[in-house]
Amino acid sequence: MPEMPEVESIVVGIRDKICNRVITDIEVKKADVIKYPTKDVYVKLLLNQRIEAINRRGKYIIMYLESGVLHVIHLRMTGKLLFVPNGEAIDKYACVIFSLDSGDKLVYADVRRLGTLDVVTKAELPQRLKGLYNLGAEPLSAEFTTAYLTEILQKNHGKIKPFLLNQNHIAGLGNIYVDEALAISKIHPERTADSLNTAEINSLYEAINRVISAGIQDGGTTFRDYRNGLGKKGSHQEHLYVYNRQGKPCRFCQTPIEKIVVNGRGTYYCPSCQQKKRK
DNA sequence: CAATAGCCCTGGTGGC
DNA sequence: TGCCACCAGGGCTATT
Repeated sequence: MPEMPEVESIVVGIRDKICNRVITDIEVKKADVIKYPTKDVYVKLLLNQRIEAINRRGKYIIMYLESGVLHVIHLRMTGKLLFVPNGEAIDKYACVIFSLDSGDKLVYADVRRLGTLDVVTKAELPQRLKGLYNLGAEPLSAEFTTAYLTEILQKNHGKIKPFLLNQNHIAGLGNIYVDEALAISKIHPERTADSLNTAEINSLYEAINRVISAGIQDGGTTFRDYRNGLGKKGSHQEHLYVYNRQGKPCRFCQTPIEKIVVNGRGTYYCPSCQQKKRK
């Protein structure tokens, strides 16, 4: 799915077009993406509401309605949130179509329907959306410091890759940007989190901020499904160091990139730059 | 607790 | 061309 840079690109792209618009109609074509409350209550809570703001936290999209309820969207693997100008074609995998008072539409589309739509009050959020409530620090934020990273790394005895994918540690990293950050900081994905020395932690910290920043600059990474809120592809796939590059030369040392499986996730790394044991 | 396997879904791809 | 196993950018839940 979209990781943090992709979700950021979506939110920034559609913000001006949907803020202060009123939702005048809601067509639910695939109700199973609505997780809470029931479909009918979900529709009732959003219908005729004005959208006051839209923000991102980690990989979550949060729409603020004038009644005070929050519409929380998570795209998971193949979800898309698309702004569709009046009269233009709607994605064939549309699940929920929101008509706006401008005549335009906001469409949630999702081939695999693993994504989720929830409407909650602020009071309900901690219980209903634990993943959102328990998110760790955002890369590039003031809260995300080397001290923060050091502290959480030292408490963790598992492998560094699943550690970085855990949203409770750092919010927004996914499979692509984790592999990229580890490649740039030259850390093997199966090293244990608490085995990193100070230089490696500093290097990893810089690499995380760098790959996320570059991803945002490039408008995200598109292999197949990802599109921003206006239907455009990202370009970061052209600048990847290891992800989806097995057999191709490492950009640092020309050694062929290898693909392995770490905790069930496809993982790309340079066997020369990213040694399991330090020399 | 922390770590890991299973599961939710569908469709594109590559091997035979 | 057809069939089929496998894989996919995520994260929740149950189990150990």
